[in-house]
Amino acid sequence: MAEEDMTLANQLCFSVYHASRLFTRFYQQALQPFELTYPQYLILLSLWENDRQPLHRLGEQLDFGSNTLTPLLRRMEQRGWLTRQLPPSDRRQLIISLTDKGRESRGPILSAVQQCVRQQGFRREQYQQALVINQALVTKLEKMLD
Amino acid sequence: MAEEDMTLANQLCFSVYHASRLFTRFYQQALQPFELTYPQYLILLSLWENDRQPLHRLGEQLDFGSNTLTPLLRRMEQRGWLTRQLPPSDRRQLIISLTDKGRESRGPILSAVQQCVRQQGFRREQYQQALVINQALVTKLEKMLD
DNA sequence: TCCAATTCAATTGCGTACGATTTAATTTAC
DNA sequence: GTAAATTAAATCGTACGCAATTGAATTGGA
Repeated sequence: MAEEDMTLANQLCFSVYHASRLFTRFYQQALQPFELTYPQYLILLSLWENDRQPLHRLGEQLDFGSNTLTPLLRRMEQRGWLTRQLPPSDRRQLIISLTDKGRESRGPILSAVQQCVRQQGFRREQYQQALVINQALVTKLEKMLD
Repeated sequence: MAEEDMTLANQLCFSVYHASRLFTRFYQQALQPFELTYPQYLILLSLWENDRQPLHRLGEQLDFGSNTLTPLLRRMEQRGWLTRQLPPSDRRQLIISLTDKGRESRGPILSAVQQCVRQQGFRREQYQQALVINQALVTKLEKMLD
């Protein structure tokens, strides 16, 4: 890219960064009634797929380190979404499990999010295309950083 | 989307969020020699296009509020990238101007960033396609949020 | 002219992100 | 069997993001 083209508007990094922040705000609207933040919602998504994960596996899923997860999970435990337990078998690992509240909220939370997305008329096609492109971007960037 | 498909991997929001964080880390590598963070680099990109902008216009460009910009710009002033001045004509506006260091660093910083991107073999086509898709996503999300 | 509405930047408080380091538990190599 | 290496979570410090509020400066209408 020529130096003249290095404008804010031409930067892929900025459009992705901007889209990400707008997405977070949009989801925050849907999640507000549940007193959940967006990263907290991502934790729940992962736990709804696989309950009882050790902290480091949650970290692999979401690409978070313990420095981000430890306080995040502590807040979620305080609000009753999950529990944190050291299993006697390996007391280095912290097992994260959903509480009843965490499990039972799946339906209502997913409904709220889906309704919010659908209401705004997201085309399936645009969604899928953007998903594929950005997944490829993630793969590429992961390779670039290792 | 059916409820079974509400997996982390299927979420556009997560792939965009993940890509954004990976981009930030990648750029951070290129910017480290200049002691610049990624958001600080975005400020410079905007000022290189238009010097002497009031704070709120920078905010429009980057979609930041004064709560984010005030401390961000203060740090950049402390490190000698820019100056903050209240013009006598309207003492509500804070005019942000590049210092000599800020202006003169444009070449070296852009070179470092471009080399970093090019070195990793980013294809022009993939870049452009992802740019267009994500710009459309930004437009859509902005409409959804207003 | 004068005061109510508006426009701005700054402040406050909270929750991420993340590099770097520390501390504790377990595994391994000898 | 034990010291070294490894694995894992927690801690520390810094820098965003952003909702909500505050406070100062300006504008505009009666």
